[in-house]
Amino acid sequence: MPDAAEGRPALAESTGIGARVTALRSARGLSLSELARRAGIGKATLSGLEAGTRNPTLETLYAVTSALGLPLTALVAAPGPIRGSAAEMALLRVFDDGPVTYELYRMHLPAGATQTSPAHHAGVTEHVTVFAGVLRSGPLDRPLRAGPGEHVEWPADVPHGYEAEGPADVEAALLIRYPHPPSP
Amino acid sequence: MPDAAEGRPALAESTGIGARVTALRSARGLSLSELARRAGIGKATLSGLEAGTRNPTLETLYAVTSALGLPLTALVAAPGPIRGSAAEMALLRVFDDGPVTYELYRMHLPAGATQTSPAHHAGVTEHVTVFAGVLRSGPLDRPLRAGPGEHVEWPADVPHGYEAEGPADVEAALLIRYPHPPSP
DNA sequence: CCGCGGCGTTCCGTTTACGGAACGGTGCGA
DNA sequence: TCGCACCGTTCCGTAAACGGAACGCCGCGG
Repeated sequence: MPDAAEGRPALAESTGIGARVTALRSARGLSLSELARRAGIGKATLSGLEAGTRNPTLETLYAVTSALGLPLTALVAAPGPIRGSAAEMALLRVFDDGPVTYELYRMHLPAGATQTSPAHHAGVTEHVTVFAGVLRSGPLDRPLRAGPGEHVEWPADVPHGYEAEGPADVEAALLIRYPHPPSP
Repeated sequence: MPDAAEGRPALAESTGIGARVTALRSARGLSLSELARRAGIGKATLSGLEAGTRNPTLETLYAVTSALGLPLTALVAAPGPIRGSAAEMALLRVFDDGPVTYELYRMHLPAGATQTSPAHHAGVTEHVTVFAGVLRSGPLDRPLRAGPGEHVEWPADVPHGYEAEGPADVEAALLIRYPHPPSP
């Protein structure tokens, strides 16, 4: 195995989690030693975490956020926009409702832009509510159209696409529904 | 308010992250082996992660979410409400804007309820915008009053409190501003 | 019938994140 | 000036998370 084990990339650094811990800690006027004490972890652990030279475990992250009085979400970066070639989608929430998983996105599509997406797994459906602009979307061979306030849906187990018709950008909410495969 | 040094031993299993990974994976029709392959991690690692018998590192979690095409936030539970003795506050977002950290909460205070909070560090201020009800809040010895649509703020480096005046519950947005101490 | 490929789990040696104890640096009161 | 308390970093032995290679199981095709 190629041992580039010199200056380790340090994932915690690239995600900004280390810097965020430092910010949240100093915002409360806590020293590193004091936070480590309250969190019940070693100073070495917290030092390495903030510096980004370690790869912390979930347990460590929980200990830190608990000591700060915050949920774990406070440490992970806000859901960044996912840039397609044309569309910009930001994941708002994930719901795990028993046998079905939903993912709710906010979609922004510049006027005239077209975005295609490969087929998902069988049974997956997409549901769009348009807030602004006119959206043409659905299976590539049989697209649907929706204006402001309207709602469309289609099976997403075939290649599909999104297109902003007309002169205005499209703002919409996209809900992807993933039914779980039969349990047996 | 986020203060108590109450460190709760939160284990990897109680967070439901394992179950969430299983849900998101099966939602996409992926086998455990397949996801492990795409994520570039061992099957043993993913198996233990989903079963909750391991304490995954940040790197592992990141590899899994990336392979699922999701941000890391998709794995951590939605910010849960923080129950004070009376108030219920849910952290909506954390902003790290250079030398200042902001925490944005949604606050719900039942009619007649009173909630106090110990002093924060010097320089910290709280800003409240009331949506419904009448809120009496601020330093305990010199409280302020705000009705629907109004906004109040006060230095939070002294003990302060919140009280829902009148017959209606209070719904409000609370922004806590933590200026970072001057760099050494 | 047997073989083959894929599944999820378990075993095991290696890697590494962990906390405690050191370290040097700094501010402050005696 | 000296202690002394605390800071954040580094060292180091131990615990455990890691990936690879087994394992047993099942469905399917020859």
